[in-house]
Amino acid sequence: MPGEPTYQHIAARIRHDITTGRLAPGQTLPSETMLQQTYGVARQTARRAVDLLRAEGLADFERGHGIVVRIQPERADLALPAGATLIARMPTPEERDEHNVREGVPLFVVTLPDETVQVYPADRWQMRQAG
Amino acid sequence: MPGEPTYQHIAARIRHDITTGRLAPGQTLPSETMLQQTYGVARQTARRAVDLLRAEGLADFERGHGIVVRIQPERADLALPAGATLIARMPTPEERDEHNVREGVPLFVVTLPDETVQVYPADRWQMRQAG
DNA sequence: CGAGATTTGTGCGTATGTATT
DNA sequence: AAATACATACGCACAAATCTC
Repeated sequence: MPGEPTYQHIAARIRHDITTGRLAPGQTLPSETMLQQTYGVARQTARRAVDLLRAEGLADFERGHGIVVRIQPERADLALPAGATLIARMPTPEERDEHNVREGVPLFVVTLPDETVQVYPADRWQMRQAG
Repeated sequence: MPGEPTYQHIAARIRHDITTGRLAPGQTLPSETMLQQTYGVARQTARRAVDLLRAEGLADFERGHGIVVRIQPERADLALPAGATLIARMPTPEERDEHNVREGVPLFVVTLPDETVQVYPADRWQMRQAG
């Protein structure tokens, strides 16, 4: 088949259902087995589709349970100290474990003037500029 | 085998070589075939290891060529306007295409008081607080 | 310029282990 | 205890892009 790969096509359809609200946060998606049957693909292909959504922070695999639409937490305000710099990047597996963040969630990394580094999961914090 | 999965182990070794500078940005890594032979694993397993690094923004597959250590661009300073909020999240495939960002690169999303939204790839921008 | 080798991209099948229900 | 569902890992085949000669 020319054109878009199968797993991207499947991912796009599920993503659409999530972003339009047809699939609500916390809701269980069709299992890998169901996706296989629905789209007539191998399990690996169905899985790759959901893997894309996971890397975007939209869904999660829950072992023994199924695939669920991720519940997005509230973001608390974060103040950037004078002279500090802030970047965003993806965590290593160790950092994901340490800060309890799921796949597809970036980190805010704040570096203070004295080289001190602070890390904040980007799904629970936001920057707000007083004005 | 109990303990760490094989692909995570392989990824950790390569990641170490990258972060310590033994593998320099722009340098070509061993091909999938070489990784298979080196670690005695299936191609899929070697590939998953590199997939982890790609999701962290450290490496890239280049079709027909090989696997390369990603060159990290310089980050330009970004000023957050008064009353604006900034979040970081992963892009959709469409956004990756539109803003020309690779796998594993988050987006800065700035929302102004009038609801206007601006997007900045997080590998090319950073926030700096005057002081 | 072309032909072949190399290397990644996609897709399928199978087996076994582990966690949850 | 049994069924369900995801996690890891092996194998194979062919397509598409790149590189080398």
